[in-house]
Amino acid sequence: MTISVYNTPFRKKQEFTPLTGNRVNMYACGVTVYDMSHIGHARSMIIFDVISRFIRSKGYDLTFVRNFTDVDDKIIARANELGTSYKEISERYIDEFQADMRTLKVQKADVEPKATEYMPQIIDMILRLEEKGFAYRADDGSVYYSVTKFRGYGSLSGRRTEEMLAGARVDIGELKRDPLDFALWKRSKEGEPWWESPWSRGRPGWHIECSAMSTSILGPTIDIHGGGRDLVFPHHENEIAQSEGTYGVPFVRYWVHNGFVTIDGEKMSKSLGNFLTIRDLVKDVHPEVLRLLLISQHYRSPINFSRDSLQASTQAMVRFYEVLDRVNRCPATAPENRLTPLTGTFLEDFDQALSDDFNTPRAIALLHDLTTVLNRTLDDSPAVTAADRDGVKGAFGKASEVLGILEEEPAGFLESVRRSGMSATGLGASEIEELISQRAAARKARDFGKADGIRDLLLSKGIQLKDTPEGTLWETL
RNA sequence: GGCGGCAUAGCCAAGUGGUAAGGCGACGGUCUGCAAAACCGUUAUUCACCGGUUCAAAUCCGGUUGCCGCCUCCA
Repeated sequence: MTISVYNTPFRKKQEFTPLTGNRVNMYACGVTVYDMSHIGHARSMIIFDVISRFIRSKGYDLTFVRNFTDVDDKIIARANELGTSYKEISERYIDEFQADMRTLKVQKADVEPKATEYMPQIIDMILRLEEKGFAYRADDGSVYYSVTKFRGYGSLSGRRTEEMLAGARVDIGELKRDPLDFALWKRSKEGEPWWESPWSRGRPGWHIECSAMSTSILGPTIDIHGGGRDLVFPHHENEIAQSEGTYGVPFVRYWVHNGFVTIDGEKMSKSLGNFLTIRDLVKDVHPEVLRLLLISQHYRSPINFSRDSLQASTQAMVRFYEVLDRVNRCPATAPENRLTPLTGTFLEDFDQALSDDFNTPRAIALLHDLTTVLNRTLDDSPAVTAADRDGVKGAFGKASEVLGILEEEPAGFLESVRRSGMSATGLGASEIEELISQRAAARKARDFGKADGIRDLLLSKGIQLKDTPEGTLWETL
């Protein structure tokens, strides 16, 4: 099944074919490291994580690059605020970011370049742009990109240069010729970090680093370039102008942009101050629940974060793990395979769903369908074959390989969900288990008053019992 | 103001020409000593509104209304 991808500049899905045989080059814009990452970053990282996992699972030879912007105005501002160096700030928040990604099971990219490690390449690219007449020097030693020199500027975002020029604001004190021109090289002020260059002691503008890192690692034309919707203009538009201006070949074949996480319907961002950090969230929420939540809506749509959506995702994860656990606990005494035909169908449908522009919501719906049909079969007769068990493992294993959920031992996951609610119950696991076995004994003796008394006692402490053919389970409410 | 996107049941949400996935919730049933869980069934003759194209439209085109994003740092 070939993959179709929604390509931003064309505003429609297109069949995906790599530029070179089986090789796929992908670049995703990473984060500017000046603060803790929030759930909006998590969404973007998880989406490109799933995309890269899926592309690999289809057998492509993928090289995935995700950068760090480790020098920029905000980092410098933060450093000054805290009386430290930009380097300390960026290194610290890169470490924090990496820790968050490990928690969220976001795989490391093949190359994770930092802007400051690519100064020669950045400077070289600006020199070439100068030679070709796309860049000009300002009086202060900064260098700007002349947007009107690049035909096709605005094609990604669907804007016309003339219209933008007409409506543009002009900042006082800027040394640009046109308001749309953007800095390739900025002369550093007193006390700011700088690098030696042909123009001035300064630092690169934000956009040039991605062009330089992308082309020097992956070549002048790459297959997939992605990032948040907010990067379409001007960031990605400027990257195109820079890279195509330098090399004269198409920069990116498929542009992929993800929608925002909103809170109460408003975009979450650092500047609005309405953001939830990943670190805070995973204190109470299992990382897989967070992953499921963030991929349960299509990547291009905005997703609203709420207590309700968190609750729904938790329930869904518990449902998946319970059926897995159920299959594990079933005796392997069935005379014939009943689950393997179901899991076989699932695998085909799952691939089809994700091949259609990475439709994770549909893939998750398929997991629900599979869960239902597995439960139904086991309700009918609670026995499996060894092949059934492997089939179920294979099906959920595929989901775990691609979506990065369901990677834990079912019993362990259910245990950790229980534990997250257990402090409120005032009981320990062993006490609960003891009460459950007392109840079982009472039921066996048909002393239902006592049995129900125990059940009510546990319920009053927030513990719900579930009697299954394979035994009694419990969960915290 | 310019550009772009979205509007599907009580809620969340798939679905880009062929007659409305999935989840949560609610209600009825099976199971159960009774419950819970699990399972079965019901819950949108209809996809913001108005026109148009078509044998056929939630899906395409035009218009209206509402919401959101970008245009300044932003995943």
